[in-house]
Amino acid sequence: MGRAPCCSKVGLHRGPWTAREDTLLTNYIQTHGEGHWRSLPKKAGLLRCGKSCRLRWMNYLRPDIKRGNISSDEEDLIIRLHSLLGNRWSLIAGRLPGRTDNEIKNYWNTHLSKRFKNQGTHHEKKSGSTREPRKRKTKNNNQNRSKANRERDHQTGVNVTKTETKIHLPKPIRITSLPRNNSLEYNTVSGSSGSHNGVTEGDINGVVGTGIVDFPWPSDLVDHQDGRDQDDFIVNGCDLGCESQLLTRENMLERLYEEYLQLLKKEEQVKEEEKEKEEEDQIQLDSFAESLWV
DNA sequence: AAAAAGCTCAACCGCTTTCTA
DNA sequence: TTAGAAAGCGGTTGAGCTTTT
Repeated sequence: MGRAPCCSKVGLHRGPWTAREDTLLTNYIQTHGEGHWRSLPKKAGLLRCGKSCRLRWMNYLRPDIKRGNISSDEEDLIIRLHSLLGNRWSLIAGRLPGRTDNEIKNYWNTHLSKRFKNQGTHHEKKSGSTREPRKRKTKNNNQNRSKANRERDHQTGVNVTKTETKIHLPKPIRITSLPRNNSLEYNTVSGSSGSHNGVTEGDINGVVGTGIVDFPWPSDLVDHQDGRDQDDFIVNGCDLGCESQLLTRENMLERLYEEYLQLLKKEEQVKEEEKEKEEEDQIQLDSFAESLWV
């Protein structure tokens, strides 16, 4: 399969985005919506590849992005989700309203991976950024990117408030195939595709999905023949009766909190069961040893 | 005060998955 | 059925900023 030529195309801008580019992209998306990334730059008058535009929008320009410090609750959720999902950043991000996969990935790599590495727990990453700290490079670029971004934020009105909390509808997770060109219909943020590493979307929603509390995903809802759900429904998004659209901020918060509590409860249950089994095994072992002794 | 080391995060790269003709 | 295109994802890079020496 041929690889799509992307930013390697001659004549396309790369590197930090300018305020003008941000404005062009934001304006275009506000008018025409997300999607069609390939053709978007041309239509929007940008000398960028579609991939770059998509990334910029998803990770920085989206109005619903919550920037700033990760709260302890969020951190806790990230840790738990990571222990369940591994480095499935987009799925983890899907459970953290307003957070991007890139942000969570960065946060994990800079804060949490080290912590768990030191603790030697199973949270340690399977691969990837366990690399050695890089040698500092000499500064040969006069651009002050962070400053530029901050200035741009001010100009373009991007939400950079550290403490402001926004309530978002959970991101839809596509269980089955849907036409890509319908992406605008589904309020897709970073989206997600298929299942990887043996973890299905159903598993995930079984853990923390909106309104679905059983874990794992009830087997009678899953068509195991092709690994897809019976009715090709959208979890968290439109289907489920589009009820999410009717949710108030308070309901959303309540739901998220409930899901989180249920996740904790489930984990505790599992731990307890394991403990009980261990004790049982120990008793059997003891009695066996005793019988040998006699 | 200056240099070095460490941290952060936006952006890019390359691969996989999904869709379509 | 298949090849190419499009989209999405996770890993990695690197420049600016902050902290330490």
